[in-house]
Amino acid sequence: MQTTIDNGEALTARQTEVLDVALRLLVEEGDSLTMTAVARRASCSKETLYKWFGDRDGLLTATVQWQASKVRAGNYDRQHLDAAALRDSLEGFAVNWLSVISSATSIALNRVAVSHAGSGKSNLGSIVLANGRFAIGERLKPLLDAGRAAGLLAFDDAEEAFRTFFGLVGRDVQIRLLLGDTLKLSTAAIERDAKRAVDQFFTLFGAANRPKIRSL
Amino acid sequence: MQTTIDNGEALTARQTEVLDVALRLLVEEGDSLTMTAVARRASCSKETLYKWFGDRDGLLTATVQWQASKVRAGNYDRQHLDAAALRDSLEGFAVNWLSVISSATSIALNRVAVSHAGSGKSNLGSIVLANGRFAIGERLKPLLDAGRAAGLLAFDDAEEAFRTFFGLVGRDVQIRLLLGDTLKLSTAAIERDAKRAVDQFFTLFGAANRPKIRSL
DNA sequence: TCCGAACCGTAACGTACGGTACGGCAGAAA
DNA sequence: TTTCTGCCGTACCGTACGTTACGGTTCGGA
Repeated sequence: MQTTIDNGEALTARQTEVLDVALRLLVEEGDSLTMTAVARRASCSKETLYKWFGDRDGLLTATVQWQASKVRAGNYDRQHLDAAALRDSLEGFAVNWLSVISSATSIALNRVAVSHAGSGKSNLGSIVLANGRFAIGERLKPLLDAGRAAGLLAFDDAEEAFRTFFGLVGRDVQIRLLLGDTLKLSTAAIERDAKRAVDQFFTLFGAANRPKIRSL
Repeated sequence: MQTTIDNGEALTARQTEVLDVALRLLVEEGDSLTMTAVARRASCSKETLYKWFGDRDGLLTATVQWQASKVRAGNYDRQHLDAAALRDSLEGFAVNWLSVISSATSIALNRVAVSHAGSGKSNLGSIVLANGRFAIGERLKPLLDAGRAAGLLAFDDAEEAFRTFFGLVGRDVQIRLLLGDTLKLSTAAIERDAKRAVDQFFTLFGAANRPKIRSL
């Protein structure tokens, strides 16, 4: 993308090992993790940490990007798209997204990214945004477009349709978890929520059985 | 010492003046505001700050509660509830909520609450949650119940219906803003979004005999 | 065998900031 | 006037942590 020299693939095994430690520590202690703690836990010296990642922000940035590179899921592009396939794909997206945002890792990373976005001390916020909200948007919109092309969906703007889908799936989950609400989402609950969200989405944007949806 | 500022309004004018300064500083500098900065900007001594609020967390807590006490809006309870009145009320809620979460004050407060929820060093998260997400839920659910009683809405669980409404209104706005996305919401855009969300909500939860909602 | 690079462990430095102490001042009470 | 109270301004203390420095160890290659 920009700025950083090590764009992600210039990482040795030992370095990713260190980043995994940092990730685990970030989940445990949040933004209050110290360089000393990372070094001790990873059995490496602080000097090495600074040599590899520059400074604390560099370490955090590399950690976030490392996690993002692990999460990147495959795109859903089917050749044969009927109503059932579309529904399956949407439910897959919803399940995946709910699983991600309710995971301890995502919560910890989003928290530190939010705080750094406040202090303006790094661009963790935009990194998380690019690999979270916007990444899923870019992956989902082609599916929505294909659904419209197949006569299964009706909307004017894929971006707007996606934002509504995003709201129907996520609702209040992410903000509650980020603010420390103890909200347990079982896999059963996640699948139930995903189905409900997709049902609602089809009610709003399904093409087959509806009169014209009023455009914005 | 005593724990004065807990919940009641035992705040002198001078104290609220200090809290307003802290609030402004919190918006400007985020969680990195220092006691020294607050004291200097408020023209008071640090000793006074510690005497009044105990410690840094006490000051932040009092600041968040002070802001919450200013935002508390009136409940929407009408005697005469028809479709138009229900729609107006829902749109009012939506406009109000979008205005709040897109305000610089709310963003700053949510950011610091999120970071503290991560460090577990205070209960700012639950305070913000109680005065934000849950407060609006408790104010909106009676309206939804009334709408159902009047035969205008159909749902099983008011909580679930509210959460869907919450998602339709907020969508990705809050998380994007918290992560530093530069997302400008004009009042016109807010009103447009509110109308769209309410339209969609009626599509999902309107009672069987759908009223005419395309009139505007 | 020797050399240098990479890295570990730890000590040390500098600083920022939370928290405390203290002197001075203004105003109310007496 | 004196005295007491509450507060301002500022200097000060202790600590935590980012960052640097350095000695010691391992290991690959000449």
